[in-house]
Amino acid sequence: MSNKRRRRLLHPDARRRELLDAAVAVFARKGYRRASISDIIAAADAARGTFYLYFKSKEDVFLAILDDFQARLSAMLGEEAAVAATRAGDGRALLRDDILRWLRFFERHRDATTILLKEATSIDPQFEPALAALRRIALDHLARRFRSMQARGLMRASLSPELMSHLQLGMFDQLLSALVLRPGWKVKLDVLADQLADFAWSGARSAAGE
Amino acid sequence: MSNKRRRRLLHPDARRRELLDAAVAVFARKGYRRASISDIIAAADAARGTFYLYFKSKEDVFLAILDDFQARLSAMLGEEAAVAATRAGDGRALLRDDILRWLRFFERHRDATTILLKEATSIDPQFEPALAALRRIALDHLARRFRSMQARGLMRASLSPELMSHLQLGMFDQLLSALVLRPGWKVKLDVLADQLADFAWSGARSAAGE
Amino acid sequence: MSNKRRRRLLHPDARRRELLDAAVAVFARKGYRRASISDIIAAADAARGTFYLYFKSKEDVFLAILDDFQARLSAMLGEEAAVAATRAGDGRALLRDDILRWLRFFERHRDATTILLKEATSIDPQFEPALAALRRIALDHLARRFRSMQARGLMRASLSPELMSHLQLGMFDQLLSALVLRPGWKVKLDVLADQLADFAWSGARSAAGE
Amino acid sequence: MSNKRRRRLLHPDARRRELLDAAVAVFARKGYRRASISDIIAAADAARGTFYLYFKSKEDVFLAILDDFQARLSAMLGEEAAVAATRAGDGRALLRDDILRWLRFFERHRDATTILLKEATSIDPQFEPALAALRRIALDHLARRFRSMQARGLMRASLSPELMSHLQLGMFDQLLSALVLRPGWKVKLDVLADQLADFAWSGARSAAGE
DNA sequence: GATGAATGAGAGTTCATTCAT
DNA sequence: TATGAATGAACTCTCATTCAT
Repeated sequence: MSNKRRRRLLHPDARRRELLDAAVAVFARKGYRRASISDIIAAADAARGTFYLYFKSKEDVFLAILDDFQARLSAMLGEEAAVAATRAGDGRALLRDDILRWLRFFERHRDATTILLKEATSIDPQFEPALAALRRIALDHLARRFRSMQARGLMRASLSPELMSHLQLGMFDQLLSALVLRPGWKVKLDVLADQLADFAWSGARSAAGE
Repeated sequence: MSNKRRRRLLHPDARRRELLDAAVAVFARKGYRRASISDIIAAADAARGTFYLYFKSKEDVFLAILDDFQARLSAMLGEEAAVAATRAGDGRALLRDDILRWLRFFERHRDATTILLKEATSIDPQFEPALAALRRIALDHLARRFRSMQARGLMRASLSPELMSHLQLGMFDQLLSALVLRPGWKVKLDVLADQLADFAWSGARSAAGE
Repeated sequence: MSNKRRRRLLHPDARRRELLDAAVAVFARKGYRRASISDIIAAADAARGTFYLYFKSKEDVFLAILDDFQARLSAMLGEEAAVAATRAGDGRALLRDDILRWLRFFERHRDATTILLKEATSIDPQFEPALAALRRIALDHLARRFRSMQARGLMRASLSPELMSHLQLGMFDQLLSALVLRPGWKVKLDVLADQLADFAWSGARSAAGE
Repeated sequence: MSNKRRRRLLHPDARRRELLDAAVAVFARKGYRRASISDIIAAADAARGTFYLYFKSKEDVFLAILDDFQARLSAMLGEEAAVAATRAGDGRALLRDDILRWLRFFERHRDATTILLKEATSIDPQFEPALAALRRIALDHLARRFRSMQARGLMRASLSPELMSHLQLGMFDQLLSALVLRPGWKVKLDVLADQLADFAWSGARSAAGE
């Protein structure tokens, strides 16, 4: 008769992680506004009050997700920079490898990426700063990389690195939401990376670089 | 004490337009779920009941907006096809003109475009069909154009038209949401079109086409 | 394209009749509260404002229906009294004839009767007086008849005429709502009248049971 | 200024009962459609949200009330059958006892009975099944009892048990709504039962009238 | 720390009634 | 007289948040 939840004592960090993961899954499926606290606590098998022990509000848990993601993204980008330093050689191959690494990263964090794409255009102004910061990180990275390739004479100087970073980010977004993150969709990421690298390389390289 | 609204008698078509325009503005600013009927009727200076005289529900206005937009978009694409038929000549210049025409179209329908970008990732499953249809129109158009350029030997055959259409749409989305639609932003659309055409042309043209 | 109603000029009495009849049909089908003015004017093919030209309010049209019905009922009862005066003879046969006349009357005014049965228990206190008056007419008539049969030695003096009138009315109500007014139901009214008269006259015990 | 309700913490079962009882009282007084959730929560001294913690919708409480009543009614009928089995003897006295038991039952559940009588003619089609089921229980019981008395030679075989059950139910309804349930009305239930039993058993004709 | 019953502001929707034409 | 667009109070229902246990 009693299907009451038993009191579940957990290490605070573990409990927080459970709630955060549940929130990621729920927001990915329903979007921020359609998702309810009830959805999250049901997914986390926690009591209502417990949620508010770990997060100040619905907004707060969303921001925590963004933080989490930003940390992982930064880590990945740091790694990439380290790799890049060790390798010289064919610009196009380097580009392809980078693209593939990114695609794999986003595929690995499918739900968080879905949330980002869903809410990227900032449905709530309160999230604008956090989302802008994330976008900034990606754009800065892309622009920096483009500039460094320009410096090495690989890319045309006539192209604006800022604009190019936007174009690249746009292509990524679209690829992700249309192909990679579609539930039940299995794309060959390396084929995607090939074609995207082919297009982006030919599109931007300088004549001298040929 | 009495700040009752004066009865504003309007022709049904005019009143419907007012409400639809108000809804577009409100949805663009707040997104579908955060926007309330109260917001819309306040913006349209209409009574609550009046809204429901013209639209069955909140969902209904939203779909009406999509319909409206789809009609305009189709009209624009039809026009473009007509223009393309009359003009031959430099592929890159043609591309640039098309891009510019699209950018101008979206800038002219700034709010509706904002809504589309905001809700494109379909926060509500009920809108999926209508949004998918719109996306389809754009993707089909882009793919068709790419294929016709491939047929004329202008674009590399190794590139998938479907994928290319996604990439182009992605670049557009990003440009629009990051630059064109930012409130208070004044970009030179022709500069944007130049760079985008430059990148897209070099990126995809066949060697033979040089 | 225009499915606008043409201005229909009618004699006021005819227009009022149209609206009243429409209201009877609508109230019978939906009940007073579920029925809307929209339903009524749609059924009467009249404009919204026209309704309020002839009736002060929704309540008003309902009371008008009761008035109408009361007039017809009184007429029928007067007739019955006249008939009764001319005929002497077998009490049971008289009873049967009366019952049959009543059943036919209610069947003829099927919709109005349905309304009465539906709303009889007075969902809105504002209708209590009018409904009570109608009930009174029926109960008084039944009690008066019972008393006159008692006076003629036909009925037991130990039975309260008031109570008997209630019992008879109750049997009528039930028969009407369960059998006679069921849509698509075709009962032989004379069979019903036979059994009801048999029961009411002779009682239910078998001769053997005496 | 702050007339905010104090938080009243209750055991769920107790709270549900409070709400259900309040709903019964409100529906009895106003009828299903006129009654509002505001009425119910005011009567139960609960917050709006609390109501929806225990019932899915307005329709849901109503059905819960019917369920509740049906359970009690079935219990009472079961009891009656048990009693009947133990007692033999005078048919008329048995009938009288049964009638009195029913009258007392309905008087004890005055509000629920009122609701049933008010909504019996099914103002909302959604309730038709539940109401029909209740009516069925009563009619079946009455018909079964009549048949068993016919089998014992107590009742005339020429009378249709189905019809008789309707007549008996009709008399009950009328008695209940006109006499027993009238607020502030105190009737002697045993006198009522006497007369009804007398009528139903022996019929209305006087011995002299034979 | 954990629980879940309780809260009420605010959402979308309906509809009797009014009134300018 | 007839019309139908306009109105807003009142309705049912949702859900982020609180707090007594």
